[in-house]
Amino acid sequence: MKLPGSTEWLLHCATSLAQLEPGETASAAQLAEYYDLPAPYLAKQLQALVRSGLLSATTGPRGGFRLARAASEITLLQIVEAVDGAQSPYECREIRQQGRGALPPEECRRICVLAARMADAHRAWRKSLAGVSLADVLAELPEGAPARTRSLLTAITPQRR
Amino acid sequence: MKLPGSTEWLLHCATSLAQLEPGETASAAQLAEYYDLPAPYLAKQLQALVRSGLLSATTGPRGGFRLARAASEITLLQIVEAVDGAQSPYECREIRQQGRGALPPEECRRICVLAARMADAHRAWRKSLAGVSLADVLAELPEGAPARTRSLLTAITPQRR
DNA sequence: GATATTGCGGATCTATTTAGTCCGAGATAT
DNA sequence: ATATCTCGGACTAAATAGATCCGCAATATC
Repeated sequence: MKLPGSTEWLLHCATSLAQLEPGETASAAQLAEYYDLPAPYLAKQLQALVRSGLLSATTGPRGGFRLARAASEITLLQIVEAVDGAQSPYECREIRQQGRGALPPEECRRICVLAARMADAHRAWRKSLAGVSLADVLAELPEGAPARTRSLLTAITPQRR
Repeated sequence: MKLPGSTEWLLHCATSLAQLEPGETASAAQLAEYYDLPAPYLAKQLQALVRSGLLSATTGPRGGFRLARAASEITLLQIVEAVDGAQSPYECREIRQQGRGALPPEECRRICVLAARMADAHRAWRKSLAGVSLADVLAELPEGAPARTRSLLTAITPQRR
């Protein structure tokens, strides 16, 4: 059970975008250099957030990414599931109905007890992440952090390297 | 984020073993045929539970696996982590300290806010699974289930197929 | 209106993990 | 004592995720 390594990238990128002024954007190349990440791969991952409606992207010179809605309306769960999908890590393949010990269909009308408990755990995980928005994260950063992020991020010029 | 398919196998196998009489055992071959699973591969996975101290194995003719302690003292979390490991699905690689936007070390004494929230979610997941024991699972099965499981499972003779 | 910059999607290649198989060491009932 | 049955770990193949590259469409700037 492992989340893609890009999950960390996108959580941090989204946090950075949340610190920009309204209307301001940051390109994939800027974000990549800001965090020292492989630019092409990061760009591909950012697209997943756009497809999920969390970010909006503008093309052309001085284009880039911005949040598609207020930071308080974007949760960590939405970002994680945009990257990794929303499926539960435990997949019930109904082995209780296979083999010599197969249960009769009438006993399988209810969900398997084990699958139910695993689903409970997944629900607890999702609830925890759904309770944290990007605005909550920003509130925990030190005083001058947004200004610092903005100036460092937007100062990265294209064509470097 | 995906758990191995064998997680389901082992949860069900442990549940079956919990239904045996004290001292009774079931071999990997019996369990495999009971659930129609590839026997050698299942045997390999069962060893992980032995290494974790959840099952005890006896070799020789009429040997096999049994629970290493009472069903009420074995939780779903212990089984899942024996199969998949206990590590969190989210791994913080401290990208906040890399690249042009790297934070100064004095601001990184505390854990990254995002890593802390992801750890909270993992803790909620573990707590949910740790709250369910094999005895709890057995309590939800229909009336005659243990007797049925015992008779079907132990009736499987070696050398078949 | 030409150009450079940027996001977007597809095709491709590699590496890691997972799935599955095999054979040998050890223990026990006969 | 022996033959058989068991676990245990080493080994091989398939699947999945990670990562990269290239061409296309769109837009602000010159």
